[in-house]
Amino acid sequence: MPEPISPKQSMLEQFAAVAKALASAPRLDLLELLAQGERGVEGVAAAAGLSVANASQHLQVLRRVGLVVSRKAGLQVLYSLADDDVLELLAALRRTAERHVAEVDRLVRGYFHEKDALEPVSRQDLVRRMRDGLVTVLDVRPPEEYAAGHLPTSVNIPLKELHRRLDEVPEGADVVAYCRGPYCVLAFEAVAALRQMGRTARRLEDGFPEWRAAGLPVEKGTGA
Amino acid sequence: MPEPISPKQSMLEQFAAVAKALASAPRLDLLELLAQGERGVEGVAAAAGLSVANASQHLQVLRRVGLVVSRKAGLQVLYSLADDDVLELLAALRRTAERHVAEVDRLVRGYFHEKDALEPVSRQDLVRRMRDGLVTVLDVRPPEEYAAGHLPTSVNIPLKELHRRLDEVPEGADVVAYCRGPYCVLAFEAVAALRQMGRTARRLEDGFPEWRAAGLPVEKGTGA
DNA sequence: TTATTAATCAATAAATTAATTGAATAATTG
DNA sequence: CAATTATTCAATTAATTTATTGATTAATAA
Repeated sequence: MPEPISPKQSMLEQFAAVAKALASAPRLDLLELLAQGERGVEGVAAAAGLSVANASQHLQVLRRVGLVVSRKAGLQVLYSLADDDVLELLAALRRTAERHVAEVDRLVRGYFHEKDALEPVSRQDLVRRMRDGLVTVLDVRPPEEYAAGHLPTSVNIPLKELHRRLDEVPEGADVVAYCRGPYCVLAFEAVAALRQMGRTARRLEDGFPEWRAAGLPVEKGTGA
Repeated sequence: MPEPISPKQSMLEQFAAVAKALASAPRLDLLELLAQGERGVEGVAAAAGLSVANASQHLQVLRRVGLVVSRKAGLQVLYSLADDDVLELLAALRRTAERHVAEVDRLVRGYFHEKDALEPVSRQDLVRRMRDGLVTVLDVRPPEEYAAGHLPTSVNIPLKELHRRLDEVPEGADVVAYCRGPYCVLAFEAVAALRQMGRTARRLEDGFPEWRAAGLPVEKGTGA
């Protein structure tokens, strides 16, 4: 990198640095995880399938450009998203990719769409149906993420346990499942699985972080 | 890059690829130039200070991820932004950098702000003042970019010629200068220069591409 | 057909980035 | 104070990215 000269070049270098931090699949994965709530290095490393040292270095890259922040809590270093701007940036990135990259379109059509032929439920729709008590809200994320924050009245059954714990979903209930974000596979799989088991289920458009960022009510804890 | 396995990983790879295309100062520069309008390789190369071969390769990187499109016109290959999504993504990137990267803040305060102590004029403000005929709109971009599209009633005096052509700016006029975008240096410099010469001048918030994308009226030609 | 022009391609060297390993540090607990 | 735990640091290797150079292709004009 040659010494930046003009202020214009310096600015562009800074913008490029932010983009560079986003330019890695594992780091995007970490960002999605942190969007669920504050979490330690070991936690995200395990969830993302990275070694701890590797995750630590990726997190530092993200911190250096201000996309995430960290604080010490005893032995742990807890990382979290810097703020909701970052969610918007990620959403813009997804939107652009979705509209312009043929491969994304192929994946959406081929895999995601096939798993969920019906339209997802919008946030406003779900708010209405929750108010009228007409819906069972299902959070299919791992318990740590549920504990860090979830939709009010939601029940946490991680995807892996869905078959085993089907009895916790009232028969005949109208299920809306959600997870980490718009392309989080968990909710797709959950809806597919529930339908196969004869239940009525749909998917929430995008996930918990977007719900929270929209200023809708959120509950914490009840995860232990 | 290891073979992507899960659909989730594949999606993340695609998003990362888009971010990677943005992760280069020269490419961001090219995008800002193309945001002014369609342009050939040689044109953008010269404007960005790159060799033609280098610019060509960068443009192909951008095209591969769908951020720009190209068409042949005789001998030339004309590139342009894929669409206004891309402007939004760039804006989100700038916004995040502005809020989270200390160095950007430093540059904005130190260089850009110092050059323009007063608030910029908002688009809506300018629309109003144009309608009332109370303002001289000054486009300080190079003539090629002006020719490809500009604000109605605007006068094109490239920054470099501003001193020489000061007589074209009516004395006592209320000047609003604009250029390529929110951090385009040209308008900052123009406002500073005009004030030094005793004129009344302010800067339009962001630039021509944002004006056009907001659906406001645009003129073409008159550049030859 | 032969030049000419605009753009791309191919090959290279330098620089950066990514993941792994093992060592080092820092905060707590026994 | 020693041991434990969570994280970071440092060094390495492999892979990718960048800009440069010169050759090549494609479209037009002489």
